[in-house]
Amino acid sequence: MSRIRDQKKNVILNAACEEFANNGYAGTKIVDIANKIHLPKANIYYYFESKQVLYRHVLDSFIQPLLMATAPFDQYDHPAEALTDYIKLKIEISKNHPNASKVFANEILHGAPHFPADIVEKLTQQTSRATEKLQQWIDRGLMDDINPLHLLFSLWASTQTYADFNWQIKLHLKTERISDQNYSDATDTLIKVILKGCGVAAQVAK
Amino acid sequence: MSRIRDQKKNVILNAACEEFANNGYAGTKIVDIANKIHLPKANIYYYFESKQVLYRHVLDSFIQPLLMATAPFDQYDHPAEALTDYIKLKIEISKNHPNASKVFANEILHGAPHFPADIVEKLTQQTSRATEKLQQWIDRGLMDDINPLHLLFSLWASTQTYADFNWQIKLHLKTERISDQNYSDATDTLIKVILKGCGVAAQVAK
DNA sequence: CTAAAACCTGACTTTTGGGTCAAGTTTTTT
DNA sequence: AAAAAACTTGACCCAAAAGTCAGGTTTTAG
Repeated sequence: MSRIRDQKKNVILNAACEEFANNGYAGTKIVDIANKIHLPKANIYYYFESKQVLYRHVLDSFIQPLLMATAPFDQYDHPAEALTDYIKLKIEISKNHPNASKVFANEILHGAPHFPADIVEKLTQQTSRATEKLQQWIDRGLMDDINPLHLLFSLWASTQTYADFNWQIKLHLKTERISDQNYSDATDTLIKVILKGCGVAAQVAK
Repeated sequence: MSRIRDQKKNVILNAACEEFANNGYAGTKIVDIANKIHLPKANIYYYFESKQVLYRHVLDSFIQPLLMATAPFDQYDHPAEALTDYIKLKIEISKNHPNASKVFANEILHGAPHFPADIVEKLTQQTSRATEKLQQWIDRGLMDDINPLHLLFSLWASTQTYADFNWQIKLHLKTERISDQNYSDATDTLIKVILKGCGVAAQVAK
């Protein structure tokens, strides 16, 4: 079967993701995507019928990892473990999928004009599940009374910033590339502040 | 003197800010800005010589409030007061300048292609001053040993998210408009978590 | 080996949107 | 009140970028 087709579509998708991440939807030219992988523009159109469709595929490719992130809230029944793993996972995603994350950020920044309704639905459900879990922990006295939704907003923002706003991060870290050490520092700092800030610091080691 | 000119330039600037915020630089059409304020496109060009120049003016209009934000780090010599005021101020900015904030976010997301060098310089200096202050407080035992830079990243992200990603915020808050109460909840939640998370909770009331 | 299917691409068309301009109208100055 | 200055705008131009396609080559199936 068309191994070639799938492989090539993937190459295009990756290049497209990077271009869309760096320039936004309107700012990206199909010709630039094509040049980046040394292909004539018409070849892109052989695999994807339009810019819109290509963009949609890029969006789709990130939904899977995005929906995986809330796993810790289902996996553990204790805030210290769940929050620790959630932060680790989200920073890991920022590290491994910076471009896809940027495309999503762009989308949300502009009011999610290209978001399919079913994805929105899935995301809201996930958020509800997470906030309910947090509220349970609060009710059971396992953590301080922190507004679960606003806590989540803060966690999302603080972790995704390492992908979305990495220009700024690199500027202030005075580095060309955010190193493993940097990501590790970010994770440790966040875990330290959030766990203590939620009143779950002293419980559980690793 | 040309009161009319200044007034009209301002109207255009406001409309431009909103359009650039919602669609990004490349995604914004001069014609849309013009339509929004019921003006023919050519009239925009009478006041601003090009799209680039108009955009630059929008950027400039936000630099002032942006640079004001770090005042609390100079004003106070205690982390509890400074952090509290800083969070309040940053949320206030997100509330009062959501569009300008989005334009900036967009800019940083895409690697700041339109940023003048002197602004970058000012921002890095401000950040240095803030991190130094935080480090002093840590050294003097006034707060826990938290990586100052990563703490700042987290504060920026957590506060700006209410402007930049307000689509998402509104979605999960299930509201058409982020209310004063919502902003207040956000502020309180953040202050609570950050102060306790930095080990400065018990000190100082108001 | 050959025919069909899949793939490739240079050259083209079409659409979009930034920018211009000449011929006005209105406002200000003297 | 008249001349100058400031303002307004419909109609146009043009470059850039999306999208098409005919006629080619390569791969695969039988």
